[in-house]
Amino acid sequence: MLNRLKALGDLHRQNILKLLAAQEMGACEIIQAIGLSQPAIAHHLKILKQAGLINSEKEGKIVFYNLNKDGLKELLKEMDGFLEGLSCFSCSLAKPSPLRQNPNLCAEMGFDPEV
Amino acid sequence: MLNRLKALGDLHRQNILKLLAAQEMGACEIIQAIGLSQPAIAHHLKILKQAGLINSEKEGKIVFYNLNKDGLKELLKEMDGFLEGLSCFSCSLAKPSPLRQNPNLCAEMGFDPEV
DNA sequence: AATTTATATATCTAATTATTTAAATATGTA
DNA sequence: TACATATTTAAATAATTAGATATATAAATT
Repeated sequence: MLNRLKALGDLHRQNILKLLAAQEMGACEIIQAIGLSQPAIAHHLKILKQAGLINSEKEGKIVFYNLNKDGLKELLKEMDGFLEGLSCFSCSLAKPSPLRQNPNLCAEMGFDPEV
Repeated sequence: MLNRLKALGDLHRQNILKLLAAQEMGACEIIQAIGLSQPAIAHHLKILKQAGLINSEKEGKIVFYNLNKDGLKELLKEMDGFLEGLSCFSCSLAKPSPLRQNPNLCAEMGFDPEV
């Protein structure tokens, strides 16, 4: 999930995904639309591809890119799972910290911010 | 959404969220559990707080942290909205690129990889 | 008041990540 | 075969981000 989150966590890459949602595009079209250099786009496309968020298909000298809908759906599922997996995520209140009862607990356990 | 994604896109921060899901914790407890320096933890907590993924509450000299469940749910909603918002995300096939018909389109539009 | 404890900020260094320029590969065309 | 086009890879630089050390603030304790 980490790779997918990181792949999504960039504005250029989000914009690329939006472009590809409307239609598949050759790399040169993406370059023109985004306005970054060709190698920069290639880099972002590589990250999106490795994250499984887009697919590519070579036809002749042109490489066409399109959304990997399964990958996107899976990311959403993973996110949902992660958030649900935060036990108690849907239940009432998380337990209070033992520090509430004993405010000196950290010091007693040897926690020393000076060192 | 970008800030929240970036906040989630770090393993230490994911682990902090997992800790806080089980119970609220004072900062010193988090430091002991994660094993990074105190300022490093303070940094990550700040990022999570700014992203709206955790809350903090000061009691005496101790700052207690806990999950911001609303923020987490909202992130999931935003993600879902973004993915749905990729038009055609749920429909059959994205349009083919015009390059399919005219492979020289990029060159004609003035795209020159040399410059 | 002085000291200890818990946390935050400031500053600097190191590590990642993004971007560019330049060169390489691969495909199609004259 | 030579050349132009589309894309990738490599190498270098710039920008962001993570982390550590040192310092500052704030609250409790003595």
